[in-house]
Amino acid sequence: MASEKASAKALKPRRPQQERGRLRVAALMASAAELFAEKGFEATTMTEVAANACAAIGTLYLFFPTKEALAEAILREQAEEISSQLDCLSERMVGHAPAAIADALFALLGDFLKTHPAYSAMLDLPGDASWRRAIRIRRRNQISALFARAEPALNPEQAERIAVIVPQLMRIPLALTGEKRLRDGVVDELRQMLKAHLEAGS
Amino acid sequence: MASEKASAKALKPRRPQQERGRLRVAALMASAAELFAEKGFEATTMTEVAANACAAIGTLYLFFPTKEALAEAILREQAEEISSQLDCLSERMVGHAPAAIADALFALLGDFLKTHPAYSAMLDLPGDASWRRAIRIRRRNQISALFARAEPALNPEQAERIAVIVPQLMRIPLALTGEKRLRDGVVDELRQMLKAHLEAGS
Amino acid sequence: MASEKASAKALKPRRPQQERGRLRVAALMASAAELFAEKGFEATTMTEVAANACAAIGTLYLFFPTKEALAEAILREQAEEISSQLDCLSERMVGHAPAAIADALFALLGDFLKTHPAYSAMLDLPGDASWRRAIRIRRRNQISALFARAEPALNPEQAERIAVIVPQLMRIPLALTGEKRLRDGVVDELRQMLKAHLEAGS
Amino acid sequence: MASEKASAKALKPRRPQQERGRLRVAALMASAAELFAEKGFEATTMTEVAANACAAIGTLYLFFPTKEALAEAILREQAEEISSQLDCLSERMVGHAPAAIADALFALLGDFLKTHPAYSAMLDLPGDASWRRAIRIRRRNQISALFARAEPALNPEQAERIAVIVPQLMRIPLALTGEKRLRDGVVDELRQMLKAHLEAGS
DNA sequence: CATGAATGAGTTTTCATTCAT
DNA sequence: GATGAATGAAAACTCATTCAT
Repeated sequence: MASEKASAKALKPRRPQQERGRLRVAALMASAAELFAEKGFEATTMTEVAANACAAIGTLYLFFPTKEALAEAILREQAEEISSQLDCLSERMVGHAPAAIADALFALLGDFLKTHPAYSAMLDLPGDASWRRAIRIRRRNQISALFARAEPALNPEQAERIAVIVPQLMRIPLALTGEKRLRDGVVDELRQMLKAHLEAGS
Repeated sequence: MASEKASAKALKPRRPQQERGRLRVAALMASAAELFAEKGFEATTMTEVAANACAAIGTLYLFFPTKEALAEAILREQAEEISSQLDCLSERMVGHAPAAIADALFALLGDFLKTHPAYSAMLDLPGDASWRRAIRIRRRNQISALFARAEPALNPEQAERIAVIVPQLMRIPLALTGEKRLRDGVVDELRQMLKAHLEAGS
Repeated sequence: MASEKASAKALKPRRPQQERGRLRVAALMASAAELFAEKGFEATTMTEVAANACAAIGTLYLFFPTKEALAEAILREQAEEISSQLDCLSERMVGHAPAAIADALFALLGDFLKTHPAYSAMLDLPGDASWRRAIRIRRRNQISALFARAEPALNPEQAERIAVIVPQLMRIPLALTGEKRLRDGVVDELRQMLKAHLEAGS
Repeated sequence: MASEKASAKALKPRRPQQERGRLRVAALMASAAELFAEKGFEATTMTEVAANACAAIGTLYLFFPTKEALAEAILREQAEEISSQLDCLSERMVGHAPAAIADALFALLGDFLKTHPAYSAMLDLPGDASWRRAIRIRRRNQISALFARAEPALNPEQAERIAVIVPQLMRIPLALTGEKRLRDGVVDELRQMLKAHLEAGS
C-alpha cells in the first residue's frame, strides 16, 4: 500500500514565527475546513480556499506545500483538540458506569462534530493514507481506554468495538440537514440505543 | 423535408437497441461501480472506467453523457435492486416482531453492501443532487413501511428514525477493511444493539 | 431490365430499389441543408443529419464519404438549379435594359435564397475549397453574361462587378429574421439602389 | 472565519490586476482575432490561440472562461472602437449631405474592416447569441442616428434601412481575396451605387 | 443497401503547483 | 513573507468516420 508519492518532497508545513503569520494560517485552515465540509475535499480547489480566506494562492502554498498537507494539518489540529477533550472526559469519568460515559461521550462528540463539520468528512475519505488511519486508531484507542479506565470490568474487546461504533453513530444525524425535528429524534434514538446496550452488556 | 426537428442536441443518452449494446452497457456500469467503490467517485476517471471495461472512451460516452449520469445510472439500478429485495422482505415479515425484522434487515443490507460496495459510497456523497436525495428518501420510506406493516403497533415516528439509522449502521463495518475479526465483532455488536433497542421499545 | 432471376432468395426488383435509394439521398441532403442553414456547417454533426432524416449514420456514409462531400453535393445540386434558372432568365431577357434585368434577377435570387437558406451559408464559408470558388465563379460569369447578352453595350468590367455584387446584396435581408417589416423595406431599398445605379450607368 | 463565501465557482474570469497581465490579455485577444479572421471561429482551437500568443493554454483560460467568452471579449472591444469612431464621424458630419456621409462612412468602415478582419467574421455567425444581436443593433442605431443628425430631413425609416445595408455592403469586397483589381472596382461600384441612391432619395 | 455500435484522435476545460516580482 | 500571473499535465467530452452484422 506504500503509494506515498510525496516522498522526495519533504513535507514541511512551515511554522509561522510571527503573530500575523499565525493568524493567516488559522484563517487559511478555517477557510479550507469550511469548504471541505461544504463541498468535499476533492471538489474544493486551492484557489477557492485562498480566495475564501482573502489570501493569494501563493500565500496558501507558503504554509502548505500540497493540498493533502493542508488537509492533514487541519485534521491533525482537530484530532488534537478532540483528543484532549477525550482526555479531560476520561479524568472526569473515572468510576462512572458505561451508560453514563456513553451519555457524556455523546454530548462531547455531538458538539464537536457540529462545530467541526469537516472532521468526519475528512477522516473517512476513500484511499486513506497512513496518517489518516493513525488518527482513527488513536481516537479508537482513546475511547476504548476511556471505558476501560472508568469501568475496569468491561470486556476490553467490547470496549474496542464500542470505540469504533460511537464516532460513526454520531455522523448519522449530520446528514439530516433541513430536517431538524427528525435529526433531533435520531440523536435521541441513538443515545437510548447505545445506553441500553451498554447497560445490558455490563 | 425531415420534420421532427431532432430536439437540438439531446440525442446523446442513447439506450442500446441491440443485445450486444445491452451487454456493453452492463460491462461499463460494472467497471465503473468497481472503480467508484475502490477509489471513490472523484478519483475515478472516465478513461479508467472505459479501459477497465475494455472499451473506448467514446463508447462510454455513447451511453452516458457525463460522469454524473454514469453514477446516477448505476445508483438507480442498484437502488431498484435493493428496493425490490425490501419489498420481498416486507412480504415475508408480516406479523413478525421488530427484532426479527431487524435481524432480517441486517442480513439483507449486509449482503447487499458486501456485493455492491459502490452503493453506499455513491449514495452519500458531498453536494448531493436531488436524485440522490430522492433515492435515500425512497429507501427510508420503504424501510419504515416495512416495520409499520409488520408491526402496526410500532410508533411511526420511531419507525422513520430507525429507517434512517439502520442503513447507516450497516456502513460502519465497511470501513474496517483489513481487520476482519474486529469487523465481524462490530457487525454482531450493532445487531445486538439494534435488536435490544427494538425489543425494549416495543 | 426485368430481371428474371427468381431464385430461392427473393430478389427485390432493382428499379424500385434504386428509386428508394434516390429518395433516401434526397432526404439526407434535405436534412443536412436544413441543419446547415439553421446552425451552420461546423456546428452540425453527421449524427444529427442522419437522425433528422430518420436514417442511420451508416446510411449517411453510404452515400457521402465525408461531411465535406455532403456539403459539396448539396451545394452542387443547388448551384445546378440556380444555374439553369439563370439560363432561363438569360433567354427571356435578351434585349431588355439592365434595370429590367436587375428586377428579374432580384426576384429570381430572392426566391431562390428564401427557399434554399443553406445556399449562401455554405457557399461563403471560411477556408474555401477550390470547388467552392469554382461555383462562385461560375455564378459570377453567368450573371455577367446575362447582362452582356441582353445589353451588349454594357461595359463588361462593370457587368462582372455587378455579378459579384448582386448575389451578396440578396444575402442582406436574410439576416433580418424576426423583423419582417424592416426586411421587406430593405429588399425594396436594395432593389431601388441597384436599378437606379444601372440606369445611371448605362 | 472567512466570510465572503466566494460565490460558488464564479471566480474564473479574472481581470488582470497588474500591468503585465494587461499586456498578456491584449496579446491573447490579438492572437485569437488573427486566427478567427484567418480560419473562422469554429476551426480555431483554443490551443492554437494560446500557442500563437506564446502562452500556455492555462493562461488563456485564466482570463477567458470559454471560447465563446473570448470571442465576446474581442468583439465587444472592437465594437467599442468602431462605436467611438462613429461618434467622431457624427460630430464632423453635422450638416453634410447624405452622399457625403456615405463617402465618409465607406472610408471609415473600409479602413476598420481592413485592420480588423475578424470583426465581420465574428459578428455574423450562425446561432447568434443575444450579445451578438445587441452589438449589431447598437451599430445600426448609431449609423442611422448619424444620418438623422446630419440631415434631419431624411426619412428615419430609410435611415434605418441604410444603416442595415451599409455595413453589409462593406463585407462584399472582403471575400475577394486574391483579385485585387476586381476588389477595388467593387468597392468603387458600391460607393457610387450608395451615393447615387442617397442623392436621388433626398 | 442498411444499420448502429464502436473507435480514438482531437478539443475544451480544470486545477494543483511553481516562480518572478 | 506576499502576491497573482503563469504553467502544463491530465481530465472531461465531442464527433467524423469505420466496421461487423
